[in-house]
Amino acid sequence: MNVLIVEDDVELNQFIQKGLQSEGIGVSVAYDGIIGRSLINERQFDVVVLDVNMPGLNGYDLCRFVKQNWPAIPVIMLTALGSLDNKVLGFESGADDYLSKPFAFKELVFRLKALARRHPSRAPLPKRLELLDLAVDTESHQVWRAGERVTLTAREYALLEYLLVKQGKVVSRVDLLENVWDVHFNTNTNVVDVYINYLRRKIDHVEPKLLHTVFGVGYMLRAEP
Amino acid sequence: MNVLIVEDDVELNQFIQKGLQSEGIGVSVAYDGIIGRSLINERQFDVVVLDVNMPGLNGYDLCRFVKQNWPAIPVIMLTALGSLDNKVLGFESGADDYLSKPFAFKELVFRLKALARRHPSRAPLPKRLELLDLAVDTESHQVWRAGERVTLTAREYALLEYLLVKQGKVVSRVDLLENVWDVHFNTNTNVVDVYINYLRRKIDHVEPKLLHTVFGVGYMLRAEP
DNA sequence: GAGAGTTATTACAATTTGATTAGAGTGAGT
DNA sequence: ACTCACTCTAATCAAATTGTAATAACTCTC
Repeated sequence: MNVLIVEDDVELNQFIQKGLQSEGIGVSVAYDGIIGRSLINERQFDVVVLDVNMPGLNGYDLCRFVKQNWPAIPVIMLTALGSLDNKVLGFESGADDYLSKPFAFKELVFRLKALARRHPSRAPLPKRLELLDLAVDTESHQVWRAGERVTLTAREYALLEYLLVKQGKVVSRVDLLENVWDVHFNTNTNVVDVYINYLRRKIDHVEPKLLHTVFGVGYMLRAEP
Repeated sequence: MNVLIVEDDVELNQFIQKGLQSEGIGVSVAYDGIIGRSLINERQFDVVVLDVNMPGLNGYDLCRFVKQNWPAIPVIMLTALGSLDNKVLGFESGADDYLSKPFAFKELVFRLKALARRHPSRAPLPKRLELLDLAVDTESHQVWRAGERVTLTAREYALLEYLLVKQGKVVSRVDLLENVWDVHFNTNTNVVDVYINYLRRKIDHVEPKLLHTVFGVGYMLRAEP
């Protein structure tokens, strides 16, 4: 899941960001409405979280913008506690849900997941991904190969999960950079190659090999050699 | 006590929310039936308060849903004044109690407390929590490791208990901050790390280690290394 | 099979994250 | 008022992760 947080309170923004990341949720942040709007224009988010009071472009206006241009993307508004007028305004501007500060972090996570489920922009990940004797638990982020538990770093796991979702298909480096690294412009980096190498060491050191190179194109996870 | 309010009238919802909070009752709110349902799915409430007329999923249907899936959770329905048909429908859909708008706030609190008393929903902690040679008596707050009695401070104990209840699962720092410390928006603290360190000294200085760090995510109590 | 273009591997620097420690502040009990 | 245990902050140290860059190995085309 991919979430955008637009919130000018730096502390709160970081808190939400850290919390969601350790929940395994992809997070992009903006500290004002204008930057928020351009991010919404550029990328595909599953949910957008907006603070009401922001310099530049406030939450209501940004919410209206989202609803006009991407009506399918659900919006959660954050507002100061008990400002009733805000609440009404929020619903009028088309928000899908609401959270008064201060809120329990769990509350936010639940509502994010609920909204993402209600607007399934992409099929939800199955609990378990498998390929021969390679197995991945997408909730706990645990991985097994040939019966052995393997510990992966966050990046390694994200790479593996992405390849596994697209198993049997060739995935290009650019595709991986965009979707696993969130790099959206052209750099001449070889991170992908390096991490494929890391992954091979950890999960592909036994037969049969699952992670194949497709020369000149990219990589592919597949059972047959 | 933990109560869920599902009510689309923003003003009324807010009024109930504030009122219950000042009674020291934990409140979660939803402004439509669909969000309400997903909150019920994911959290444990002691009582659910439902409005009858709502967009998306109305009170009766949501009530039926609750009674089918969590028959132990009591439900109070809120309905427009004196509509007898509604009353009948409400009881048919399994509601435990009833309130016609407008109602006295005291009345709601009284009924909530009565229902919560009648249905002590939350499963009480077991008397004894264990993991290999680590044992905790949740009544006396006594702790043993490898046969030796260990004395913990209040905070250390709370942390250990929480981790033990969630044994085998990774628990994030934000989760611990919220549920063990009751701290909600503080990014710049490392109390959790410090107390994990205290705990390790006291209960994890022998093999096998039980308290594991999951890099970038949090901590976990688990028997296997 | 030579050469150009790709990919694999490795070492290392930068960054991020976690562990550890000392000590300031607080409050209960004496 | 004094002590003591407890809680938390802040600083420092240690470890893990993430990229970059350089070089080696490989693949394809001619």
